[in-house]
Amino acid sequence: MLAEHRGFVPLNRDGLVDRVAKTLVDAILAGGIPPGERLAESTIAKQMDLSRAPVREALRLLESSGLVEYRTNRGFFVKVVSVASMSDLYDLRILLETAAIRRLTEINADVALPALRAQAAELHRLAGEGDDLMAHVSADMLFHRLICEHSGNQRFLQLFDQIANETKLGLLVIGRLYDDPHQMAGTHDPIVEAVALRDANRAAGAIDYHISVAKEMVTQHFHDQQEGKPE
Amino acid sequence: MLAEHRGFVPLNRDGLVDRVAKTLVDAILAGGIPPGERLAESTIAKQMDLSRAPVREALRLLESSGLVEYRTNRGFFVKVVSVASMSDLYDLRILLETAAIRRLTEINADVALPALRAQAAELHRLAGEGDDLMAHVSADMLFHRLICEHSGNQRFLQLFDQIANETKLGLLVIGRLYDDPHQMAGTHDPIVEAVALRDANRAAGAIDYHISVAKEMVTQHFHDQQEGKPE
DNA sequence: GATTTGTCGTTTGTCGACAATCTTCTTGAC
DNA sequence: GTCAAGAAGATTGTCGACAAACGACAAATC
Repeated sequence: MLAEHRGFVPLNRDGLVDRVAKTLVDAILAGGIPPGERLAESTIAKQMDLSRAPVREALRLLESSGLVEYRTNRGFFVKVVSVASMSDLYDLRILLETAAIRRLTEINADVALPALRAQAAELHRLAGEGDDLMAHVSADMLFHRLICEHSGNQRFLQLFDQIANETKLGLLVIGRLYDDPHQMAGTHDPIVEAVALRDANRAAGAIDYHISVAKEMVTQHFHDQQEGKPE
Repeated sequence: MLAEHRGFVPLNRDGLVDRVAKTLVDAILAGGIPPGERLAESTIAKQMDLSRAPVREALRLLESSGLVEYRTNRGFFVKVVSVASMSDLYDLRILLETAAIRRLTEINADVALPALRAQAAELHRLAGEGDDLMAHVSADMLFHRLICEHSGNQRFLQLFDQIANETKLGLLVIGRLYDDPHQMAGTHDPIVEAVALRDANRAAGAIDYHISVAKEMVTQHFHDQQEGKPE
């Protein structure tokens, strides 16, 4: 077998479309492309020095992850995030993640607990490290993803990944709102503790509270923003 | 190959992609294209008398609705449904629809109730009418969709629509299992009653039971099928 | 005889061009 | 000055062609 020739990781050859998609996602999440802005295929294609076909497919991908909106014969636009859409998103996350951590606690705590502990520790480590917001957000995302991953229901994880980018948008906002990164990191600990106690109800309550607080901050932020600049 | 599955009729020129997608969905749901089968772009394009571009986009759409799987440089394949994936799907549905009907009962019962009543009546009407399986399934789907639609959370509806086609696949199986269509229609009544009483817990319990029964039948069916013909 | 290597046909990946459609700007009437 | 109709420009929709990658089978090697 070729696998015996130690350490040859399959070359990441699945390519262009994914790369284009990633570039666009990064740009949107970084705020480089304002909400509502048109994403003209030919413009992007020209900038990236390729044809419209792969760009178009990348945009279709972004559409299914909710960052971009498509209108027939009119093209793609960066989706405008409203207070309502963020509120709905966080309600869905509460629904999903409380159910996920319930199942995790009941049927998979032994395997999941070390992973959760490690990731919680990583969050604290990052908090002490510095203030690379994107790193914090990615670590937080990974924590929540772990919960869905170990829920025993593949579709929970699939759904989480589907809303991951929009979630990230919320987290970026929250990150900016937290003065103390340690405080943010600390909010995960009660969840881990509840899982350690094999107390599903408590775990569900803890993550419900955790996400609800986040929801409050995010909706508040977008509410102010919408009020602030209605020109 | 595909030509044997179904004679595709040439299409009109408006909303081409959606039309192609719908044609393919119908073919897959009707069982005309077996799971695991390759969906070659050029073959489909030739049969529908158009170029590969719209076919490709249609397939990408189907991918996000879970009926089709894409592998880079290898193309699209009809997804094979396993017992596990169906079980996971129904667990997600239970989670989604119990939450949806809770919200509906609490904040939107007045508006939703007449719609639910009408759709339940329609189910009974169809049961008396004849045995057009597809019509029954569509009507049942619409009932469940109404619940998400009136939940007050747009994302609930969006998620429902996303898993609608796979759900339909399950319902088609169940439809064949129910001897008496009236029995199937009747299982919706307790849900409507609970909403009428404004009893959210009871409504949630009723739909939980309703979907759980369905889950049992579907997983049983796919289980037997997998055992029955393992070549 | 089994494993590797080379070749070929098929299918996907990307491209540039043209047609259909939407948007904007101009023009003209009131 | 306002509004409508239409022309001009820009953008998406679809197409056919070619390049790259894959899978299967034949040929070569040990």
